[in-house]
Amino acid sequence: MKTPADVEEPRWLTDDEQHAWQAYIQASMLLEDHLDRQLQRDAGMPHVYYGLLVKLSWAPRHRLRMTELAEAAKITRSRLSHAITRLEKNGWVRREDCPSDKRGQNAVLTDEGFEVLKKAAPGHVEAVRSAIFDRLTPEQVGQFGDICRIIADGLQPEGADLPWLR
Amino acid sequence: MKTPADVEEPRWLTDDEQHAWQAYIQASMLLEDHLDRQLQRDAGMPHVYYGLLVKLSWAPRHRLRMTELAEAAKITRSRLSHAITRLEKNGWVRREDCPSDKRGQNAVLTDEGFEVLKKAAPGHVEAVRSAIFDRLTPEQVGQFGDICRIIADGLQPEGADLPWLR
DNA sequence: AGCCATTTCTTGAACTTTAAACTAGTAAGC
DNA sequence: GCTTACTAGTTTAAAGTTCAAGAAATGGCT
Repeated sequence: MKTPADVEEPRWLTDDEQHAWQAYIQASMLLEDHLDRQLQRDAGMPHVYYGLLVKLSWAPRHRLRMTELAEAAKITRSRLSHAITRLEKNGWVRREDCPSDKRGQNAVLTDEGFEVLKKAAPGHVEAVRSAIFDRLTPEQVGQFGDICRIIADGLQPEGADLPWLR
Repeated sequence: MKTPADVEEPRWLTDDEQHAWQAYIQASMLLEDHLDRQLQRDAGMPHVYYGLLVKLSWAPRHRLRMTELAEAAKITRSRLSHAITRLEKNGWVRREDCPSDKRGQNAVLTDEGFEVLKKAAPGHVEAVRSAIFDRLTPEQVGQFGDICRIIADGLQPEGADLPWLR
């Protein structure tokens, strides 16, 4: 046999794939950097932290269990724990014991946090818009969403909340 | 006047834009996390550091000026400086004075660094492929590349290396 | 009830990143 | 030649992230 299974030549990326991949890396680096600076300047927090406030503002009663928030934001619970500690020091979020499960904690968006969010939102949308959506056709926006969703879904633990399907 | 210029309602994202934006955030979080873990496990370094070795391996004589490498990888010079210090401790890169400019430094990929890279590459390509390219149609790969390039180009200092055009 | 595995969240240390200040060398104007 | 401005790269300290370990509560299972 010329190429035994354990010495198989890897399936390298085609030129198109390689170019797309490099473009993605550059776009994501520049974008994270851009948004982090914008929000650090205008709202005093990095983009991920802003995202946490957004998720909380979308939740009923402006509160979410730590694990739910971590899953929604796609970050580890450890990272979230540190982040909430910091946001709590800013007075933008507070922790609250979960009544039904004594292990649980709710992260609650404070009124002050909500104000900060409302104040920062317009500038942030403008930054996102001018970096991305003002540059894409409506068709491309659709394609972009589809592609990102495929990638995101592929990386989720398939039946994370449906263990019997695994 | 009903809405003075300084109280203009921000141009919020449309539903399509909002969905695409959330999908992007999720995809990029999950992807960075996935690749960081994969490379940390298989090569002992985070994804950005691996990217630096890749750029060096592509450069003539496996070396690049610090500033060029920082620009290629879209990271700050400070970040690069720290990263190279760490990679130098691993013996995968070494610094070399630039002959023509006494301020300058070249980052040089060592033979050992090149070996580490060659050993890690197949696993990494496989990770990228299975997370992204195996899930997209060839058409989508093209769209993805185009869109990312538009975003990346939009965030570059327009004539960074053509100051007379600014 | 008692036991064991699991879940929830936090912690501390190591590591990475950022922002700003700093050193040293180059370049431009006079 | 001297001054001034700029460029290349590093350094420091603070902020953020990861990893592994740990405390506390829950949920079966017997």
